[in-house]
Amino acid sequence: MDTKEHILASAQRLVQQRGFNGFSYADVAEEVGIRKASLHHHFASKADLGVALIESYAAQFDDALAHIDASGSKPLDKLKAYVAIYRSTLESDRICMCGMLATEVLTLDVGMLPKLARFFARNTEWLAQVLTEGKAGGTLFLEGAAADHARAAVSTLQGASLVCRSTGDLDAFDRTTALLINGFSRKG
Amino acid sequence: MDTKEHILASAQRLVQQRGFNGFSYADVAEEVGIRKASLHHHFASKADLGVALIESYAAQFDDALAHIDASGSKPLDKLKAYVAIYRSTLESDRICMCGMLATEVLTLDVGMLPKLARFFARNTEWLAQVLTEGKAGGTLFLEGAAADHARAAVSTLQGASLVCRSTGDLDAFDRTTALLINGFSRKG
DNA sequence: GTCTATAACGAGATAGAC
DNA sequence: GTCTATCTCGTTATAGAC
Repeated sequence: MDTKEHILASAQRLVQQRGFNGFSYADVAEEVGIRKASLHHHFASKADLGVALIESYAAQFDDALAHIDASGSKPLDKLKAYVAIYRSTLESDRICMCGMLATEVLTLDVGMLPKLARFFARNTEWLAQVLTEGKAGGTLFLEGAAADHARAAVSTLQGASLVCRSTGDLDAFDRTTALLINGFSRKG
Repeated sequence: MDTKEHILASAQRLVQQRGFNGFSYADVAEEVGIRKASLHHHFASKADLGVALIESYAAQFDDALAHIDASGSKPLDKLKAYVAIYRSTLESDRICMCGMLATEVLTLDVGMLPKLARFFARNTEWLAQVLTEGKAGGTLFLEGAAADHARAAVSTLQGASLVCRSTGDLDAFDRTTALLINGFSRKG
């Protein structure tokens, strides 16, 4: 991992744990083991770093989704795998970086906003496809538009992460996601 | 409204829009029309202000829930009224203050944390009671524990607020909450 | 590409007069 | 209860040597 990747990884973790307004170049510099000034060589401004972070994070998410697709799993198992992404994030004391940024949207550089919106659109589209596939195959059950159910599922996962964080109750997250999965597993 | 209440109202709005790490005493002072130093007379530290903000916000929420209870509405209408609280918050370009704080939890003074967790517990308990009432009366339908459904509903509302914020799509929020309400309205 | 040094500004907080 | 003045520290960012 070269320095630029090291910076991105460190900053990403800090955003996921503390928010974009909750970390500084000093935090990153200490973790990476270089001086603050050197960070500016890689990312001239914090806004530039922010844009790069979203791009990098979205690419990681796309990879994860592509990996789920490549597994050839049944739609229900794809859904479970998607939920597992959020759960493992919570386990490492983080939340979705874009969920965090979404709350801070009014304080962010405008250059970050289109990429942020794109992240949620991409997630919803992928999940809608899984749900549509499951409905067509008769293994998942939903009334109404798959896109709406997909958006609602993303919302539930983001919100459950947030609530779980304040209560420190990972078991509550599991019970919420169990209901989510269950809702698609039986005729309703 | 005396000065202390004015400060709380201004700070609350700033937290809901920008986060606890996204506003400063200078922002509040300008809005209230006093100097930064004067703020410290009312709230010695920002952490003290934070604690007072959660207490005040929780009290407002309790009032709103009590008002819904006093309306004598049917459980389904109580659920809709609860959803409407979140919607009107979004309309004024804010999100739930405690949802915002929940994401920033790792940066907050520890004195704020118990009150924050209590807010979510209180919301979940109230909603669980509404769902239980509706189930008993045969007007709402749910499988499994009402507490789990209540927690999931709170998560969905928090998450939908967050997602709506980044996409600026209030209609998407409405479609998500429609699914939520619909899920309790029909046998499943 | 990294460093030292420093600029320029804003943050939370305090002292003491009125 | 509010003010002016100030402190101390942390923030992003830049200049220029190595």
